[in-house]
Amino acid sequence: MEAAYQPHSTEQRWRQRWAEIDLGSADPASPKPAFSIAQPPPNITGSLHMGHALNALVQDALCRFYRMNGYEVCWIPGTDHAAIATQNVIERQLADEGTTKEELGREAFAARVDAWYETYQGRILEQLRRMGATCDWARERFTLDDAYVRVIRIVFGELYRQGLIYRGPRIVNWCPRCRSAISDEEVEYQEQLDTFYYVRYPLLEGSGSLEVATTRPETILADVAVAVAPGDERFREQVGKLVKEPLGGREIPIIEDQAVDPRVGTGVLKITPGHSAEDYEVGERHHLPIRTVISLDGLMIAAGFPDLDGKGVREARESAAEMLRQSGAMIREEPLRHEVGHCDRCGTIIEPLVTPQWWVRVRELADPASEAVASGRIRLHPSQFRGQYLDWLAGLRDWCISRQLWLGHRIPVSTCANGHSFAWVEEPSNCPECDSTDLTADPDVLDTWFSSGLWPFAILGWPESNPALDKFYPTSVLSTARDILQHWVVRMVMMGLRFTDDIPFHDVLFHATILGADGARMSKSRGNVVDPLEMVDKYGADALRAWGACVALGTQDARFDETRVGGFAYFANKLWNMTRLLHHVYFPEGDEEGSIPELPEPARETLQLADRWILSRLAAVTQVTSKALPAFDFDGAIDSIYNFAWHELADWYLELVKGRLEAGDEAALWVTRRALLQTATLLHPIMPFLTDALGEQFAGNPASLDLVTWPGVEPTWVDPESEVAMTSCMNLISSLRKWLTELGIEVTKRSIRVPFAVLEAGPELAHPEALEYVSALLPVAWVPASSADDGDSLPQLVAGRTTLSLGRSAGPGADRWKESAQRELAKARTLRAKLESHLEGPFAAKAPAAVVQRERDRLEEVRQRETLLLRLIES
RNA sequence: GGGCGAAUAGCUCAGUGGUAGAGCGCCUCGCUUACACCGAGGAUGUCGCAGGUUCGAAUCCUGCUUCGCCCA
Repeated sequence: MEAAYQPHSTEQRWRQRWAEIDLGSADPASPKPAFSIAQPPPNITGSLHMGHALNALVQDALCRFYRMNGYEVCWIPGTDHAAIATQNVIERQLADEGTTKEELGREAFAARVDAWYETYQGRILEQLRRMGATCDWARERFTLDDAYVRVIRIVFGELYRQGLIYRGPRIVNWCPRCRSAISDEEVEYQEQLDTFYYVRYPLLEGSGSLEVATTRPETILADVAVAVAPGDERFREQVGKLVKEPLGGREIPIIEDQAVDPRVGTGVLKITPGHSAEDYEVGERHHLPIRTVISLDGLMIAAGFPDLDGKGVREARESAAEMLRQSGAMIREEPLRHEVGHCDRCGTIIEPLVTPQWWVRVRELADPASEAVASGRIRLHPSQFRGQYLDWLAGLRDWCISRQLWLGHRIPVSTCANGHSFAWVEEPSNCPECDSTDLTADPDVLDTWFSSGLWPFAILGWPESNPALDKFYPTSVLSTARDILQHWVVRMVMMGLRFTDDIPFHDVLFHATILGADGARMSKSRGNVVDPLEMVDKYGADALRAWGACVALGTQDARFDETRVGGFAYFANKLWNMTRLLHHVYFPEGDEEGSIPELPEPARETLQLADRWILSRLAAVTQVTSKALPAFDFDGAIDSIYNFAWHELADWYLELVKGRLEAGDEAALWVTRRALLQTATLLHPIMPFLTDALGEQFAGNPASLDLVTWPGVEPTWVDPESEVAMTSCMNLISSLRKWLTELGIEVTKRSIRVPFAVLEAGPELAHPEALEYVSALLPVAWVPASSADDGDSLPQLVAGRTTLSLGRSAGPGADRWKESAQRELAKARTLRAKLESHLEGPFAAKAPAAVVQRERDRLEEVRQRETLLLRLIES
């Protein structure tokens, strides 16, 4: 074995090995129970970022754990074509080249896209392999695959025929730059500073007027009403009358509507259904007409108003404001900080516009989706996301699924010359109703989330009944980032319930968002992005995975902390060297090849205290890990393994047992082997590369620890008595070591031996092997008490209820011991006083008896220690 | 404006009623043939603030402050 763990070569070798034995391959015919995950398909254009890395770790650790627990595991990878994102990337490229997609033309653009996909196809999946992902690679899917496209068209057609998809003009979020509609979820609200204009709308009759506050005076020409809150006393007289909008002078009604908050602005709202989603709803309630003054290019359409017509919205706003000032309609203007919707792909300000689009009537889909989570059939983790999920579904509006992009899945609908519209799976050449060959295909493409929503069953061969679908659907777990709860998770539930009559997954995990070291979300513009592959290069994939396991679940945000990743790289090396210690017993320096042999299990009575203790601890860690991983408590699992391996197995057991190993003690050899191998096994789901490299050192293992059976808790190992005895012995050793250090004796020097006598043996030395352990770990030689007794001034140590004395021959110069004893005495007194007052108060009567007894025991112990210390100091 | 979360050692985080913890960093000592990617020891905390419940609160409740995220 190498002197240090080598992550790079090890990872490369094991990636290859796992591929050779096809570790991730799933057999639908297997009699084992199924565990399956549909991997959230990353955008094909992307490269691996921290979120992907974290998500890969979560999924892979679960897959490995369940494989080891006898499940047939199927983890299906794939990628998403990400229409709007890809189109934007390529448009930016074209812009850099000084051209546009319009200049290029549709065909050349499509070629460009194909070339792009060609380049990036599989790149991110390759990067996931570097994280150690054991997907069933043969099942990889891409959302533009023919089979996938077929599923989309089938689903679309069914919804269309069932009347759940319709086409019609409604208000949408329009991105004037993308020249496409986008869904509500793709609008990103950003705060900005604008002006709040207070404008006078004169009443038609009489001389009065209403004061309207608005941020958008340029849309006044599209006003069709002004509204006040129902029952607002201030305007009771005016409701039902008419006002003149102050730019064009059209007469519009004053209405009452619940959308108006009487406390905001002047309590009067202008209603512009053509350019505001909220106003559109008001308009529907009151059957108001729709007027449009902004085109799809984001330019004003205002015939007869040369100051406005053809101008951009921003510019028109200033012109409109100026016109209002000139006419005296402007009452005042004040700065206003508010949130404005932007396109989350290109950042352009969204224009709400009325255009004909395709819509999904969501109510019928949403209700079952709510029920699935409300009833607990689908469990969300952390559970507080349930509320968010249910609230969102309750307020869901019809879903706009058409996009005016050049890229994506076409809306599979054609219309013939006779006006017959029909949905298709294979594009037809004539109308099924009238046989007309004069067909026009719908020019729009589908929202990417429409196709992603089908992912869990589309990748399993739906709608054809097949073994994989039967075996692996519904999937077991969906692990994803929480910001696509609405975009994606909800849509999958809706579609899954509708088309497979079953939930798409049982448990949904929302992993943490990794923030930069500065505490803000990672973004290129902030420059706080960390590339996970760089971390893999620097510390190894296992170290990154182990850190990820600490933060992935159970917390909402986590800052990236490179030093903790580094800490786990050290841990990997530590484990490597722990195994190397045992390896050296069989294959000393210069004889590196060979594996640690299997040994017969020794009889229980041949085990020493330390053996029984470490096995008991191992049983405890096994239990904790076995519960923590399926409960998605990765942090609990890694924490428990780390502490056991380093601070119990390495720091104490291996140190104690070194001599016995060298001497060929079979019990020690067996226990050490078992402890090391089982630790590696428990850790395998989280640190697979390292642990497989460790497992390889032991004879009798399969090609990967992934193939071994998850260890159970051996009931005979559970031994609380040994744990108590050993803990108390370790406490004694720690006290003595600290004391020796304070006396200036080098505790790590093996060449010296300091004589010690036991004056009073407490429970710390109750076990016959305890004295041996002290002298195994410290430079101590035991001498009879008589050799220490006569020297009153010899340094003494009280540890727990044991008193030790330095032997006479230890020589002088060790008078610092009294200082140390004084400190211990002070501590003991404080603790004693605290416990006494505690026990004298109402605590003794009201607290549970066991807790009170424990406190009494502690008091007894500290009193004894105090007495011993006093005697010592006064002597 | 609504919702969710966070605030614990210098930093990053565990701990969710019973004596404040880990990793990294810092200080002292030690290159002892598993590991200096190590070992031994040490310093460092009014557990955000203010109330409340309780024999007992970092932990439960209420309010507040600051920060982050989601939604409108």
